[in-house]
Amino acid sequence: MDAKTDTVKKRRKQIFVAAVKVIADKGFHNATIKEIAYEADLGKGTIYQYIKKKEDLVLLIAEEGVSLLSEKIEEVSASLDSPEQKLQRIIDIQLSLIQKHSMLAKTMAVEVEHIKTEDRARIEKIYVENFLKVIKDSIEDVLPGGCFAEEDAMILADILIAMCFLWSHSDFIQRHAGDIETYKRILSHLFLYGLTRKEKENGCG
Amino acid sequence: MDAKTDTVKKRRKQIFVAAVKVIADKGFHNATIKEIAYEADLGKGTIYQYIKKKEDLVLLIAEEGVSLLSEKIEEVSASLDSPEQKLQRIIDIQLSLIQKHSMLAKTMAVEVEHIKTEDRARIEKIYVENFLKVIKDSIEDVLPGGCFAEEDAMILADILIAMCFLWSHSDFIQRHAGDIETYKRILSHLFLYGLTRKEKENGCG
Amino acid sequence: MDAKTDTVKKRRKQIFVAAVKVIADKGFHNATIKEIAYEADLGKGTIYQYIKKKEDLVLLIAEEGVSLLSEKIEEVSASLDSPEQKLQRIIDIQLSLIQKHSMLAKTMAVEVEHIKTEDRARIEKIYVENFLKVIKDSIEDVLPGGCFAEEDAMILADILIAMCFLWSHSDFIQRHAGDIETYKRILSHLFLYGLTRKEKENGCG
Amino acid sequence: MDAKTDTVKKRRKQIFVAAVKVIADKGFHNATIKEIAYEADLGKGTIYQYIKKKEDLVLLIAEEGVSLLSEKIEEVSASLDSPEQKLQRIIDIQLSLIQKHSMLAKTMAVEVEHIKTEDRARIEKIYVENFLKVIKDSIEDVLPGGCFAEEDAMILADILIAMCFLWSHSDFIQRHAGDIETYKRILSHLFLYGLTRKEKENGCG
DNA sequence: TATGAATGAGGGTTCATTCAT
DNA sequence: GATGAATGAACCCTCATTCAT
Repeated sequence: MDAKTDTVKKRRKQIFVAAVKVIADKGFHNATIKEIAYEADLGKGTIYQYIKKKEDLVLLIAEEGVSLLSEKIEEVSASLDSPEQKLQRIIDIQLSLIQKHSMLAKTMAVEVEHIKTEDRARIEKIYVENFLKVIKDSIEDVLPGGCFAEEDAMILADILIAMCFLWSHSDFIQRHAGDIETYKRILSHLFLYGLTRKEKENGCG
Repeated sequence: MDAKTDTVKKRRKQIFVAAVKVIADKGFHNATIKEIAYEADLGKGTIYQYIKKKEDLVLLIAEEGVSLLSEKIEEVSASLDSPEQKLQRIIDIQLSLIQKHSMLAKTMAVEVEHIKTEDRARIEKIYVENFLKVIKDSIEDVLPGGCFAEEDAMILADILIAMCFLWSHSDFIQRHAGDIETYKRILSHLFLYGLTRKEKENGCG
Repeated sequence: MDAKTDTVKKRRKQIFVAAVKVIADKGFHNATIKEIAYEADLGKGTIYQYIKKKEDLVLLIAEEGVSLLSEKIEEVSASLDSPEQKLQRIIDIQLSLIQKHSMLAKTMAVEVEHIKTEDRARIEKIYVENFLKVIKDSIEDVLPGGCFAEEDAMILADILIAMCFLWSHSDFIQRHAGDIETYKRILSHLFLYGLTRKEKENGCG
Repeated sequence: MDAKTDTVKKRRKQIFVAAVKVIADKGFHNATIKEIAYEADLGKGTIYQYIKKKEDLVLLIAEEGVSLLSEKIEEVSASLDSPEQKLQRIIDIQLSLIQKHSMLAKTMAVEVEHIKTEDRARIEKIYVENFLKVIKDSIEDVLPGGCFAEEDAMILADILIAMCFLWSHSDFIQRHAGDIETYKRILSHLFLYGLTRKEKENGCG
């Protein structure tokens, strides 16, 4: 609230932005504190006033990333759209955010795996409550009458999120799809109708 | 063919197995040659008679992994099953292999991203020709009359493969699904019918 | 100029002195960074803040050595002494400097050969312009009317310098001569009068 | 004498030749046993049946080198030439041998310095008795009536030898002199008449 | 005798982290 | 609070040497 806290916030932001940039480019292990400090326009020592260990950067990034991604999702879930429209919009928004913060997304997708179990708990809590659960709920709304049981919704949410993040770190996907709009379209169709929906038939095989 | 080549093959296998184990556990960068050597029951120096640089381990792993995964896939594509059955079997086989070689799969899923551009070409070639293309073809067979164009098949194959690998390195998925059979079922349904297929309706929205 | 530069200079000097000492003792390849660091009373890592590669130590030494040796030589060449007196003084001064900085001289004499071609150019330039050329000029002044052509002066300068350095790294010479004054006398006579100058021809100066 | 000894001799020669070649090219420390073995067309292990440690190669080389250089020198000293002619021929022969066995000479000139004190004794004995002393004697014969005392002969012999070897490892000398004949001429003149001998005093021989 | 696979000591180098200024 | 010089643990990799065949 006071001036000191503002500085702290500012510095954390500086470090966060720099870390995302450098880590996205080189990967966590090849990114050096020196370079992150340089990128943040700060001294190496200053970094260590805001984190305790290099690893903490991943936490910082994950936290920030999750909150960034959660941000708009809740709006969608609160809207009055049909379940299918909601799902579509979730895919849209998520991919747009991933596109916009591509380096952050890439860093998260790749490095979050390496967070130590102790530290994961906090991140996971935020992730599940503010993000995964919202998407799960939207998926749940769309399932009735389809081939999936209600308890499949969570896994389907996991899969949906994984597919979205895939865009950020797979060169292959990007090369094969060409642009993100194509990828959006494919994800939506795949999720809503599967590969085999045909005009004249239906049913779950 | 002769005895010498046999030793070479044996050693490479030893190193491969040890590397997969250690790298799956700690990640490439935290895995040390010392530990891999210990795991392989070899001296540190011996490792370097079979690879030139630590990085080569990823190549070794990727190559072996791709060939392992390709192994049974072609059988499927050559079978006389219906397209839908083929796709289902591909998912089955892939996930079973990934389950069986879970550490290899995890290593590949995570570390292949870091292979240097120069070395990627070779791996990619094998991957695309022996694996991706086969799956793409199977997907193509299932698309006609559905919502997807033929040229979407490649991306869909990418996505399918990524979702199979997801099983090996996502704790989340494993926890949420409980067992791999559940995951198999969900993946098959999702790809074949999407979330919304209902008894009485159809069409691509 | 400012405090920072002073530290850098101080550290480089520390490292230079330690490197000369250790390398003179063990030779470049048997000298370890660890020992040089210890001798310099610095941490191993600190060394690498002032050099990029171990090899750079030779450059550091060569540069410093050449400038040290050049120091007094130009004074001589500017003096009003007779050509013969100049040459004598050059030998005097050079041998005295080599004696004084015997470890530096030994290191230079032995290790300069191993400098990579790329880096040699810079050293050679300084060496030739500030040192070799001055001695060559002095030799040139003494040649007219003698057996040598003017264009031999450069080679003779090379030889003279090499013979001075010989003192620093040849145990044999040191044992056979006993003291440096004897060596000075012999070198001077040899260069000025050769082995066969007899009383009746000209006297021995 | 018997077949076994012949093999031993042959192998030692093979190793010697290969070692000289590789070491002259890369220096002792950068030369590897592997490469020397390859160059000798032998297995790495075989090398170790003829030497105990890598360092022994320098001994082998030094021994061989000294005996090679001594070879023709004694003939000269036994001849009936005038002292001046003898000295001239010594320079001629030495430089010719150094030219012919340039790699050996270079290796000796550079690496002999690093031989451990314990091992030096044997080499030095051969060197002094078969080589240095012969040259010293020839020099002694030429001194009477000149500026040098008899006891300077040894140092002068050291210097003469050093000057000859200079040719083999100084790029500078080779570049400045152009060819070895020039260098021969300069050495002879320098040694016999010094830099200042003038026409009117005695002529240049 | 000849071999080269196996080995591990040891060296150069990097970089996270500390701490005096 | 901000800094970056100093540090040394730790890693990759080389290579002399051994030894079973």
